[in-house]
Amino acid sequence: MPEPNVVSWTSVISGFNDTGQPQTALSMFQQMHEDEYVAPNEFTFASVFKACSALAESRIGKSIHARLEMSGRRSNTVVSSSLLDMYGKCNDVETARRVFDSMIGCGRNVVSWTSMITAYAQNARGHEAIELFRTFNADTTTLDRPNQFMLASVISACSSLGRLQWGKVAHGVVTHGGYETNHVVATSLLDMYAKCGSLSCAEKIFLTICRHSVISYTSMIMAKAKHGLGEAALQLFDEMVAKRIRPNYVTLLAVLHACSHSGLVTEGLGYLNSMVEKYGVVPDPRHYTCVVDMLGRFGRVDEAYALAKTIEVGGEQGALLWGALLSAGRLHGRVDIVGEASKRLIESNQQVTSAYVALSNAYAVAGGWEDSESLRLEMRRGGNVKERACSWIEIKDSVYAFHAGDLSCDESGEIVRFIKDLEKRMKERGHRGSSSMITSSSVFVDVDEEAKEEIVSLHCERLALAFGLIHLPEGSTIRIMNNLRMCRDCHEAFKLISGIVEREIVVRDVNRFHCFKDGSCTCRDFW
DNA sequence: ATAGGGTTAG
Repeated sequence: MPEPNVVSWTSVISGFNDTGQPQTALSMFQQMHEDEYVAPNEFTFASVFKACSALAESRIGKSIHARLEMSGRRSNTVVSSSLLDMYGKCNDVETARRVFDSMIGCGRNVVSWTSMITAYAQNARGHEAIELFRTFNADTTTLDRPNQFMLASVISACSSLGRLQWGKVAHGVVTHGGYETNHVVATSLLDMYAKCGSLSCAEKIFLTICRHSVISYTSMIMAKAKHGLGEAALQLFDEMVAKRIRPNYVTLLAVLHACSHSGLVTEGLGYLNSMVEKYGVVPDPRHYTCVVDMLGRFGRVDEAYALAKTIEVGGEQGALLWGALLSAGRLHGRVDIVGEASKRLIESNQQVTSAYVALSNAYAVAGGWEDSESLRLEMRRGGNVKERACSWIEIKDSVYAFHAGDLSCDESGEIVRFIKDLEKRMKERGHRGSSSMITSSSVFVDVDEEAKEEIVSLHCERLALAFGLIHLPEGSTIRIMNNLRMCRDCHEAFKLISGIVEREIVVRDVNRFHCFKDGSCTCRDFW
């Protein structure tokens, strides 16, 4: 073209986006910029931000953002959504939120809301994702309803939070909206059930999928692997290969993960060594990390170390590699390995704090108290404070939170007794891990009654409000809900709410819950 | 004529 115009340029940029060449898309934008007679329009900016998202390039993205501000085209909803998505994909959640907040005047739609929810969900901020979903549902200025994109993201947030009840309610919204046949939604549900501990529901979802993809199989293989069913996971992998669905690198990670967590060491090494020729997947540092973890768990720590040394990788992936070796060293009481892994971890400049803590603990276990103490001092001088670890689990209506290293709440000693009993049984069955669950850094303790109550009521409130999805006329109160007939699980979910009924929460919208007034529940059969 | 959002590992 002698004189390409803005449409020609944008078409080319978007073409490179669509064919997985975001780098080239950006360089086309650069070339376009050199032509002083053609200025980018909304379409161009949206495409370019998409390219930056794919590359997670916030440095370039920021400079283009500046250009956008000068162009005066920021008020376009599509452009702003792509901008906010770009910041989210670059892990700059705060800036993404600023863009989102600034959009209040120019019209946010379901895409902008989804982008922000996804930004939270993909950056380990699940509670904020759910919270925003709640706000969206309560928002009276938009007629948009959650669609398959938003629900997939919300379900993924539920998975990362391990909240089965929230996930089930989200499933209800999916059913109600008729999105269950969407493959992405189905996969996110499968993953959610698996991560929230319900392998049977995960499998049910898997069986409803009519056209399987590499992702649905990979998710199910991972689900079985996580639940300790290594053989079944491998069987599913064979089934997938027989169906001529080509495994990708994530599938092989799932397979290695399955081997690692079921003690199938020989099989795991076999997969690692044959994956190129058999499946055409070249092992990358993540696969090696998985195998290092596998060898380490099984006590073949020296082999794990030897393998780790052959992998040249730094940054975040390097930290994961040496972190896996560090766990192995710690599990089998190998101070030498812990020392070596910690050194490399600290060199990797990532997760430095946990490496210091592990090293210090290893010295302490080996009796090197002075080394341990001097390391701790070094940490404090460097301003390294380890974040307190916390786990939680949902049992029936209650959320139980457990904090590392805090025994103060276990007054009756019940939990300690239980763990000791578990350890005894594990030893009887030939468990060879040398470190005790009590004396290692993970001591699991319940929170005290008062705090528990607080947590539970907090979650009730979130559950009720986050999914303000009740089939009632506008202006009703939740109190009226008791007149509804609900299936057991919907009722379970809402039983939690009864504690706060007294506050008479006003139902802001209608038609948003999967339990219908006539008592039929679309999920009843499923659960 | 050209534009934005979702799922799978650790």
